[in-house]
Amino acid sequence: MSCEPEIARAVRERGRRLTIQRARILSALRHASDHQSAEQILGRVLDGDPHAGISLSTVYRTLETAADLGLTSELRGASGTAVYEWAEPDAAHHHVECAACGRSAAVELDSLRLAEAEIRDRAGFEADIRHLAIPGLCPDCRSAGGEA
Amino acid sequence: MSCEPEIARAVRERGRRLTIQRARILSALRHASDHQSAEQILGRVLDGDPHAGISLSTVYRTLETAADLGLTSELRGASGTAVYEWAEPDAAHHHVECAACGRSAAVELDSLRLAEAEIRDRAGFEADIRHLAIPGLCPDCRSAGGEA
DNA sequence: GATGCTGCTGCGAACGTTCGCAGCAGCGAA
DNA sequence: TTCGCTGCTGCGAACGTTCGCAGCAGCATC
Repeated sequence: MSCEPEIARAVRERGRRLTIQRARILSALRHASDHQSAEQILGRVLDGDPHAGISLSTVYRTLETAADLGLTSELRGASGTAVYEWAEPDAAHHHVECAACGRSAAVELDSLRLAEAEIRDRAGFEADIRHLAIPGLCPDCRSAGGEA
Repeated sequence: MSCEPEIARAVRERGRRLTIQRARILSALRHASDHQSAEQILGRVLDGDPHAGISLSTVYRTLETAADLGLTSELRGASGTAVYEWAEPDAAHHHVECAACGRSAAVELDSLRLAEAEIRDRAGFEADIRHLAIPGLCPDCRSAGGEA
């Protein structure tokens, strides 16, 4: 389980080097069930091997590289702290984040395909709306707020 | 021009206090033609009065308060640096930001109304898509990238 | 006007993230 | 297997932003 051939292949295929640090960081994120912050990911790696000697900079750089390769995706919500997740290519991939309690949910939004077309027509930009953190209110906070 | 009655009214109407700092910061943003970062806004205020003695913390706090009041809006693009603009209630208010050169454009996106409904149906969240910074490629960078 | 409550401010420290640098190590070539 | 190129890493500093605190000042009341 230390090598993760899929990860190795994906990294090397595009001319990037597979270092132990990358392998560990990506493997940790891959086996996480949820979004993880950079610090949480580092924690998981060091949990597995306290002597790994991996720095937070490397976690950030690895996650950026992996996002380039399409292996992971980054989400910056209202909290300010970025969180990362393993990119399942076929999963629903927009996120609504509750402004009150911070909880988030993944949704698939077909209407954003229309938005991409609208943007191309009106501004000429080629938009990339694969991952988006949308602020809102979750059902619980909505009813709590409505009653108050 | 030092008082800006509209600003004064908007601030006081909601039980907030009108301080010289707030008046100056909001007035500076209001008369700016473009998005401004917190530092740029502070610069404008200090340009007008180098002895104003306003701190960056106050700029950030004022902009947060003003966003609550609906006077301004905050945009966090890919650059990581937040920019602020005076909120014209009837203006187009989504932003596409070029991932390559950083340029941005405002677009009105009707399809995002649909997205709000979709989110309500599928996740139960009450989304707030009034301002959104969408990553993409501007026409120039798109053709430059296409040729390369 | 003077007074009091409390919301706002400036300061400085802390947060999460990015950057620059010198040295290390992955990977292809010999 | 060894060698060399250069991409990657750890470190520490710096960035933009937020927070905690003690004191100041806006506004309502008298």
